[in-house]
Amino acid sequence: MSDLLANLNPEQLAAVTLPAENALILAGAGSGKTRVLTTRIAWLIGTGQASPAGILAVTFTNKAAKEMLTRLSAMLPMPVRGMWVGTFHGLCNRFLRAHWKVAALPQTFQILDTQDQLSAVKRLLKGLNVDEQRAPPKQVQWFINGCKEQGLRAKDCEVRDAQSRLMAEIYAAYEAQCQREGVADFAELLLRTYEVLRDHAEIRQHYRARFRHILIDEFQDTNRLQYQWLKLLAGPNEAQPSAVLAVGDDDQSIYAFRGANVGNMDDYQREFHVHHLIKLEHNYRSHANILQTANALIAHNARRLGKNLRTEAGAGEPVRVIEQPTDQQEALWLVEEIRLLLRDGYARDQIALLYRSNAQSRVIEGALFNAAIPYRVYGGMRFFERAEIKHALAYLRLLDNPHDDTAFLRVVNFPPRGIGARTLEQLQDAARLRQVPLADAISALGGRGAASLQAFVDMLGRARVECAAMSLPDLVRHALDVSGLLEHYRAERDGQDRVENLEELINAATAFVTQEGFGLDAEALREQALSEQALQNLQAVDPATGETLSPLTAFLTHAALEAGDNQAQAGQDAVQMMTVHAAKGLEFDVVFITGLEEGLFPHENAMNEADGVEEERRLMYVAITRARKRLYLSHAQSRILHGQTRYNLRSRFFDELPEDTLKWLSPKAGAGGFGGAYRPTLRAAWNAAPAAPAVPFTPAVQASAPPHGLRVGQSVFHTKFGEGVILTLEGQGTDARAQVRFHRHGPKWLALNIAKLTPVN
DNA sequence: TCCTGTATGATTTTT
DNA sequence: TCATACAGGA
Repeated sequence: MSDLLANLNPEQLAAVTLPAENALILAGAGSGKTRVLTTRIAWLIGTGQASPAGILAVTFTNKAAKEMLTRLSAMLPMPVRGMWVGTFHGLCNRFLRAHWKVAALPQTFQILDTQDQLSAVKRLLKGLNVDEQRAPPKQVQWFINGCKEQGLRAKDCEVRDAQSRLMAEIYAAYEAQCQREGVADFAELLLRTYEVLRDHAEIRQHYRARFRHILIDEFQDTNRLQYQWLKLLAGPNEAQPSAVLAVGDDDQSIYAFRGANVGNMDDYQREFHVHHLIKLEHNYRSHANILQTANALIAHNARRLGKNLRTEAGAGEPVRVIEQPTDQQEALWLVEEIRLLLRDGYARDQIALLYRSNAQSRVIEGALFNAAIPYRVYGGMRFFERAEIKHALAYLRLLDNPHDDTAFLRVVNFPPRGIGARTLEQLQDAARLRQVPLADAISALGGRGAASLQAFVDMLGRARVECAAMSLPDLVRHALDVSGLLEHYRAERDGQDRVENLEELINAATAFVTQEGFGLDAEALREQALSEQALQNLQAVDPATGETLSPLTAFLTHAALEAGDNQAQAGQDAVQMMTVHAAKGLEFDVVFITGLEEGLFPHENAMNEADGVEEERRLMYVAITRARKRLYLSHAQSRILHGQTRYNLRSRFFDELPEDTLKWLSPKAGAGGFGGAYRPTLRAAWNAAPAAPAVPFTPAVQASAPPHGLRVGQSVFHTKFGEGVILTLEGQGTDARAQVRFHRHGPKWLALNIAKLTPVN
């Protein structure tokens, strides 16, 4: 036990050994948060204060959950596999598989991922005869998920006008459709679990009595529903509440756009009567200059819980800042700088190129490619999201559940078997009329179409029988054969990759069976299932009957819940490229933050949102704190975006950084963000200044001047709108436009060949 | 059924 | 600019 606690700093030690009461740990970037979380669990178990079964630990990503389990298994003498450590969705899935009856779901319910959900919505809208103009599918999906994340069912939706009434009606129809088909989307997993806990006191009591300790990671990212769920489970106002340990960092809250509610941290402190607030401010990652830069930036945010990172590492190198004329030249400069770093002995995978939006990666990729520097871009297609894999999974889903209409429609004519759109429309009409699954509506149809459809369903039926006794990998292979999928891709000219991916799917099935312990014989499974222990060991065992989930259902669940790696090229020794969001939680020796321009970072869309700029600033804070030894910040005067050249002002964030930690590799230009007044003299001075060759590769600092003689940041006068400041200039010749923020009328776009703008001094 | 042209829209993303 | 989605013709 003393081993466990050795090498913890005083704050970490305090957090680990807190009494069994609600606590909030404000864990700064690089402060050893995961270590605290896992050590706390090990300490609770090691001191006999809790049993492994009595602990619930929740994370957001599978990666974090796995990491926690790995560390725990190194710390604890007992197996950790069965512990309730997982993602919100994973744990809710486990819960629903065990309580499927009260949850009113089939035990083999399938999980719809985002794509599946969208196609389900599209199908629904067609069926309801709702014009896609009036209710764009994406918007409907967004609305439904938004409601669910607030804990709202269709009947709870506020109806204000025709549009909101329509949305609520669609939502209601969607609920019915999912229920009929036996499928649940991601948000449904949480909402359904929440409702079961809310409406069934005996179940709630059971889990409350069981989970005396609840630990939550990344608390700042929780949404309303997740918070409500926690409240039900922990019962802060009950006689014997569970002890909750929430770990989070309000400064790293960057997911408000998908429903995360930082306010949960305040609510939590109040509603859970939190006495213990511990700040982990000791950073073990970055040099002092980098931390100071981060601290200074984030200090510009209001309404923080308050926290300042410190380190015992030395000041280290200054933060390097550079301005380049164009995005192209920014990329070339990156390449040169990376060459030098590599020559100095930095490992390729210790160099990260961060950007605000994915579109920015193209130029950089091009430059790296030309320079023959290996790179890896994060955030592409994930394994289980590939079209061929989704097709294969659809066949597997139909074997498991013939009523899964989403899967049915996906593959009924893929590979092509002569079932046209016309036939499918008739089938859907017939099914809708009778309120039955598509497969059951075929008999109502006549003609050639019906025969082809029947052949398809018969094929599935035969396969279902043949597969009954097969092992999971055999079953997958068999499905790929009978469906004709494999053959189809083999015949295709460019199908080689897809064939390989399908082979990989069989491998994944093999690995799944081995890892998950589904290879155990049925009798052993059944015996285990009867004990409470089994409920933990197997993801899905009915506690009443001991009935276990089939390996196929478990595999499909696994595929939906863990979509696999989203790293395109798995080449290890490569420069790492990713969005700032994707970089959260990672760290690198060298970090480049690129494209630091007004409109890009902070992003223009964020400026119109409430607290948008603050979230952008937190994003920048996250980016800065990824760096261990060396940090570069770069921006370009002009950039091609959506095919048009835009002249962007340097990001306002530069003006919020301390001068003494920065080193300008190019002469610092005057004028900063929009907050302060524009200072034309400084800018003029910079334009005249000679380029200082701070690094071997320094392109000329002169941007190609926009032809109309106007500059971003310039004050102008318009006869109708009065005075304003130019925010953006783009386009050329007659297409040239300017975005101007007028003092009295706000920002407006103006065509420069029409609008008369007079420079003001 | 497949192919080709055009329209459209383009932060950030995990489950 | 550029990718993707969908409509319409062969």
